[in-house]
Amino acid sequence: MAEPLDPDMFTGCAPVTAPIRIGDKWTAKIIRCLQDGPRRFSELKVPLTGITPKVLTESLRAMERDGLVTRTAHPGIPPKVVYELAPLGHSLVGPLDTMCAWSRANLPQVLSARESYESR
Amino acid sequence: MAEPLDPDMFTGCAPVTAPIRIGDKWTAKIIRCLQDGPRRFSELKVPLTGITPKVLTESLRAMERDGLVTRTAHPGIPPKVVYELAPLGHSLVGPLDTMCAWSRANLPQVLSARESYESR
DNA sequence: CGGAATCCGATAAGATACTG
DNA sequence: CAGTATCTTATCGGATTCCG
Repeated sequence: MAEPLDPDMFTGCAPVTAPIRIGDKWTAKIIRCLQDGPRRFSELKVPLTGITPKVLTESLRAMERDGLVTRTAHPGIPPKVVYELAPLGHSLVGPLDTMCAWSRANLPQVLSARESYESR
Repeated sequence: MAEPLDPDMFTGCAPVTAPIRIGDKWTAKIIRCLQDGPRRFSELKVPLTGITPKVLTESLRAMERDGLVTRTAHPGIPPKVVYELAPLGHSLVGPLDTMCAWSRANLPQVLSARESYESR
């Protein structure tokens, strides 16, 4: 049988959601939007259906803060702001692909499991 | 330059947080706790420092609902309930390792990026 | 165009106490 | 032991409006 669980098995480990903000609703998608090159604020809003400018701004700020993206503003009228993956953000693309592949492969099973759980 | 983003690039894709509940605070950790074999409720509480029974119960129920874990109750006094990874949950261990490895490798960079962002 | 400011509702999560 | 019940708080995400 298995050893008892180490009480400290997570003490040094990163709480994936809070400190690094990958588990939230938008961060992963934003990274995927940026993986082929820099994008403007308005470009990002298109596939992120339903996101409000406020939430998009908040997400981008947090990612900038964590060194995942860079923000470059070209002054002028109209303003033009470009977001780009920093190297750190780019290194997340691989892991994200892994998760996404799992999701695509197993979502049907999750949904059917949920259904049979519900009917009971 | 990159193509314009496909407005439907996420329409079929699973919102990783909501439907499958991996991005939340505890699910990933619980899976790691169970990857070496079945565990009892009390065992799980040990490394999950700070979790309340309520939250642990909720998390486990959601995971059971989605077919990630199985719950087996052995009646008697004292009661004994064992949680175990279902095959679906076990298939998540690999992807989770990928994410965790990234976290361990890059957390320092994230933290320093945050510091230099703060001092400004 | 690319946000900022403000307000609001839903949900998650924590504290605490109690039970079969 | 393995939860439940109840309450309170914190956070998230959305709507709306306004600005340079």
